[in-house]
Amino acid sequence: MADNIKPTEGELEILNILWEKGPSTVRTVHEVLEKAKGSGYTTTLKLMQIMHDKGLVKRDSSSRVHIYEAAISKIKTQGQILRKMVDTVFAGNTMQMVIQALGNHKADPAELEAIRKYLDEIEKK
Amino acid sequence: MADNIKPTEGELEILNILWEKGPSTVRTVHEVLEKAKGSGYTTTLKLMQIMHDKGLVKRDSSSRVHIYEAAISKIKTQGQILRKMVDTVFAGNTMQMVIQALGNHKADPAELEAIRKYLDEIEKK
DNA sequence: GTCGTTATACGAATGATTTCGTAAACAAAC
DNA sequence: GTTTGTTTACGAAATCATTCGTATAACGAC
Repeated sequence: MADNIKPTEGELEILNILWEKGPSTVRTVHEVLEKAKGSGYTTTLKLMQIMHDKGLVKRDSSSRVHIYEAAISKIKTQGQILRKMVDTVFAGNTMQMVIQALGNHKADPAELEAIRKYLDEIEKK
Repeated sequence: MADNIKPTEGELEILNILWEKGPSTVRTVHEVLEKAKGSGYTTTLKLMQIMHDKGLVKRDSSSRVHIYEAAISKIKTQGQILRKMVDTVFAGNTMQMVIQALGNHKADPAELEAIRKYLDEIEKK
């Protein structure tokens, strides 16, 4: 499973929908995408078929209406993309990236507190 | 200047080199890239010309050997890519992304301390 | 000047991603 | 059974990124 997952932009949009909604039909996914960016039904279908070929999604084709499901974990995929981004954009410097993320984002006190708690946890180990 | 900058993978590699080395010739950039991935001289040249067309780099062509320089700021570009990544991969949830980044990365005490200080600063404002 | 070297310019091939038109399969309604 | 609508399958066009071959121009050494 040590795959080099690299979903494209469009594939990621679909994965996000599947992660959120769980196993879904093409139509369900398409309806979200149509609202978001007005793409056509067959476009979504084709993308999902390609994703199936690549192993990014599983599908149950026992009935006429196929049910698609994400085949890769959200956390793992996020982690992989994140790590790559840090490498290519921040020269591997995670801390610099975190600082900048915190700087851009207007965090409210609760969020800051959550991070502090998390830092404590890391430190304990 | 509120551009929708979106350097490709290859363009980003070149930008990183230019940010690090400052204004450089194609040859200089090429030599780094050749070591890193064995690409050819004209490949680098073409990419840099495209980047010039797109406005990603400036160049001084007053002498035979053109001098290229990044036209977009490192911080700004990093911030833009980061924000987009958070949006598409983490559904806009910066905090979740930060937590995950900290979790993946084995931070040493000094780094943790730096973040705490930074959190304090944010809070003061 | 001519020759060899190094530079830029141009165009085209390749491959990946995204998009969609059209066909075929199927089911439900009539 | 025929029509209508929904679904999947197939293939091809359009776009973009990457790569490189070849042409052309400029410079320095001789």
